[in-house]
Amino acid sequence: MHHMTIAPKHTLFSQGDEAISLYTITSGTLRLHYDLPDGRRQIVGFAIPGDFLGLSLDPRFGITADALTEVSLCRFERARFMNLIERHPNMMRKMHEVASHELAIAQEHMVVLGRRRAEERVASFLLKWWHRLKRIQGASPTVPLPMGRQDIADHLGLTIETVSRTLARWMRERIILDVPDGVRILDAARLEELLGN
Amino acid sequence: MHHMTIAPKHTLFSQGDEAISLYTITSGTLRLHYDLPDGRRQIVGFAIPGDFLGLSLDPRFGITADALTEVSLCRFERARFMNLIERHPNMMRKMHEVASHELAIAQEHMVVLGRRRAEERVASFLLKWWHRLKRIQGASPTVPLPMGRQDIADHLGLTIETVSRTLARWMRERIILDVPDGVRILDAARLEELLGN
DNA sequence: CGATATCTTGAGCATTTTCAATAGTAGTGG
DNA sequence: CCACTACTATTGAAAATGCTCAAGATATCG
Repeated sequence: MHHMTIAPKHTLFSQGDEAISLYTITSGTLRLHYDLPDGRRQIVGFAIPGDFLGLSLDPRFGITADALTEVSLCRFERARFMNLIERHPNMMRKMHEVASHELAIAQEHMVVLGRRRAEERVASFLLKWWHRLKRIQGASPTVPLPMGRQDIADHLGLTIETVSRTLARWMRERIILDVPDGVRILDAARLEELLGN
Repeated sequence: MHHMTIAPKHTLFSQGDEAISLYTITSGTLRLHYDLPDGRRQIVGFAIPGDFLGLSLDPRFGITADALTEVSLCRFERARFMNLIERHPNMMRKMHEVASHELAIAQEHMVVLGRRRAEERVASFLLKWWHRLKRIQGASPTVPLPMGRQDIADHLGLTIETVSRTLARWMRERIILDVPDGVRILDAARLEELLGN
């Protein structure tokens, strides 16, 4: 095991790389994305402290991970880690739990991408990100957004313009407030309403 | 363990149901979907012989599974199966392998939903389904499509009309041929071209 | 402080959806 | 066996959501 740090905009691993390591994040945010040959990009998720990367048993990474902020993480050599697992059977159980939870998250995101309109997608993202941060940073109406507008767009299958316009409208309607490096949620109920629940 | 059969259009389990069982499919096709309260539906995948359902350790199913054709499967009681696993440690490893492979599939589908245009989505679906069947039915240019047009649309985040029009155009262009309960692929290269590879 | 990135905003446009009408297909009962 | 019903698929035309293009504003960083 080995502590390490990567700087913003630096890549931890790329799709196709040999998956010789495995990571857990201790601070910072990463973007996980799949890139098409023509430059189109789909961000499949963002990784935050407590998340694991490289849990799959695939010999190669299917996605690229790069840092949005300064990121601290622990690196484990894959082979060594697998050895450790042999001697701790319910460790594998835990890994499977994490992986199948991620699958559930992925399936929910498919609904967002396949069946939600633009405004719903942005609302879904903001609320989910907010709740996710709540569990590690505690409750607060202020939501840091370390990712840029283009990143949000690439996560939601939209363009940067659509994301920008949607957030701008919500600011005019006092649903959210612009704060440095994020937004403050003024009317969460209104956002949930948009999702039809 | 218990063999069973379900008839077309019948539901194996619904989202929110207690996940007391676990299944492996021996014949037939199922659709796995997530339903929004307003009726919109996202099909997250189709299950075919050899696939497992309910591998997640979640106490409830996140999705609904219903039969497109007559389906035969083996049901395992969850608790009993978990017991079995305790005594066969590399069984859990296998489960994790399957789950993390499904996660990779899900992430690839996110790219389709988020960043592909309509024609690319249909091409991606046809080719992937074709290759998947090839592994269990052997190579053949004829692709059975047990799912309806609406199912394909709900899988690809499109409308039934867009799917229908796309397939109709490909038939006119002799890229595919209409056959009962499926299509025959006449020009696979052309479909792959559409995906830009 | 100038240069480069990112973001915002507007206007026109295109892809895909919506709406509507028709055609095909399967199952049911006279 | 055929009419009747219900469901699914096809096709066209109009509409709309979100995209593209372009310009300006704001922020970031040596």
